[in-house]
Amino acid sequence: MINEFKQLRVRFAPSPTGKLHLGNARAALFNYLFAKKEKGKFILRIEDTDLERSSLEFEKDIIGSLKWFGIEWNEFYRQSERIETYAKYLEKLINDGKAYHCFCSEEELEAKRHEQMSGGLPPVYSGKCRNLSDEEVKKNQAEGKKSIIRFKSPEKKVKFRDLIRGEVEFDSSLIGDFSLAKDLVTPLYNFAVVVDDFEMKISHVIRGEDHISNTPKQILLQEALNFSQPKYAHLPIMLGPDRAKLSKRHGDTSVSDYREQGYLPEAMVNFMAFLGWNPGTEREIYSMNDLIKDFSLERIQKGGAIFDIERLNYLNGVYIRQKSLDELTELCLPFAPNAEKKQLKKAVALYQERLKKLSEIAELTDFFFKDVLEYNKELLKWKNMTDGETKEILDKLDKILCDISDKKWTKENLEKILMPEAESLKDRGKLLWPLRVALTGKKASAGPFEVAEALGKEKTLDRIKQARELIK
RNA sequence: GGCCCCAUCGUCUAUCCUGGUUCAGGACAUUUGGUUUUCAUCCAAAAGAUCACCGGUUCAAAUCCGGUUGGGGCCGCCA
Repeated sequence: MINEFKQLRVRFAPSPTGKLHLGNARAALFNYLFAKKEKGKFILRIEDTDLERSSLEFEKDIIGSLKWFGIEWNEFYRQSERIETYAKYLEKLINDGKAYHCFCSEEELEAKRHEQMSGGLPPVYSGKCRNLSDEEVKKNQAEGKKSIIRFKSPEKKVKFRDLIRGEVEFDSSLIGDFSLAKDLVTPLYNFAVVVDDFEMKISHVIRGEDHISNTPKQILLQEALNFSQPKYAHLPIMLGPDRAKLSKRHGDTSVSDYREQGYLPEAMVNFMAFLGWNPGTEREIYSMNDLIKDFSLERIQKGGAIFDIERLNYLNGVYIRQKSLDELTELCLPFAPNAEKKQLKKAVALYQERLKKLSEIAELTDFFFKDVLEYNKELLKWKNMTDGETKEILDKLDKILCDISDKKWTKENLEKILMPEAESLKDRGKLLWPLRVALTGKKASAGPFEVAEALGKEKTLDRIKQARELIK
């Protein structure tokens, strides 16, 4: 009965109660890598049994984010569309005497839990309704008393071998009679998961470590239902800088947040994969296909890993630099809505190697799309230059550049003409710095020759004129 | 509080399974220098971990065992 699976099948089972979280995204990635590596199937299952909290909007976000990463699924399910299946097994469990109706109120239960915890006892359901007779159940139901369905948990040690952690053991008496469903048509998490994993013939359950204490419950249910047992692999958790589970108070946690900031999916995939996994070599730049080739569950780390944005930024820069100019321009378009494509392409060309996030393109290259630049005139001065010297340089620049024809207005030519002038000043910054600032209005930017070329003669001369007027 | 999991540079990690090759290797971040002005890129270098602690096994331990401490996760009619 155990692990008789013909085919390797894994699943990613998010619940659409929020946008796709980074931690979940990584679980999806690991499942996907494993499935691809082992030529198995990857199943996407939307766990939307909690109708109150689930929404189609979040489902769309999750699906969109997965697609953005390039994660594709072979089969798709929604738990809300499988209610009859759960009802079938639920009835079986009740008829077999393995599950029962519990009429305890939520308030009563919560009070009991608190009492147990403060008394140093494990918070376990008392079993009050466990042995209600059929008559009592019928009577309660006739009176309209609300109930839920609980599992009659057998007392035993539950052991399983986790593919990442090895043997793990729980004592079921500490788990107690956990809940299975609110009613016949409203299954709850642990129950729905077990039914689906079985029906969908899931061979490996790969999920976050936060589910490790759900595993014994699910195994108990599998045993009660005579289901085969999948293999388990519990991934280390993704941590915030304070080493607590990554959550909203740490800042952005959803994939779409990062997408909107201009992170590339290639960088995110590479980054997430290396949070808790590594190939055992010194290579660190990995595409999805490379990851698929080298992935193995054995090399997954046991300890949680802190989400380090600096490293993500670095990787994002790496992938931005790898893009072709056309591709990168296309990617930048949404981040510079006012720019026309041809102009933007010129700007992107100049700033590709300086970009860490696509969103930075707007601020970095804003001078391209403005007619008048705003900056402090002091910025025009290199080291301890005076107003007079600066003015002189600007005049000189104006004069030289005026004589260069449009046809010869290229980066190479400008450099050929201006460099000797700069050299003759002994300190090239005296000429190059004011020129660059006049053109960009910034203390940091691309070089003056390439900027001048991209701006064109007319605009360049206009900016030098503007700079000159600033000084008087 | 109970149960479970984890523990190598600030961060991600290699070495650990199959003890000696390691006064522990790489990457990010940091600092410094170089690359025809700035920033970035690129290159080079520096600094950074008595392998959490204590004990045991052994000729020999980051590597095996036990304990301690620390951190984390879970304890819902959420998933």
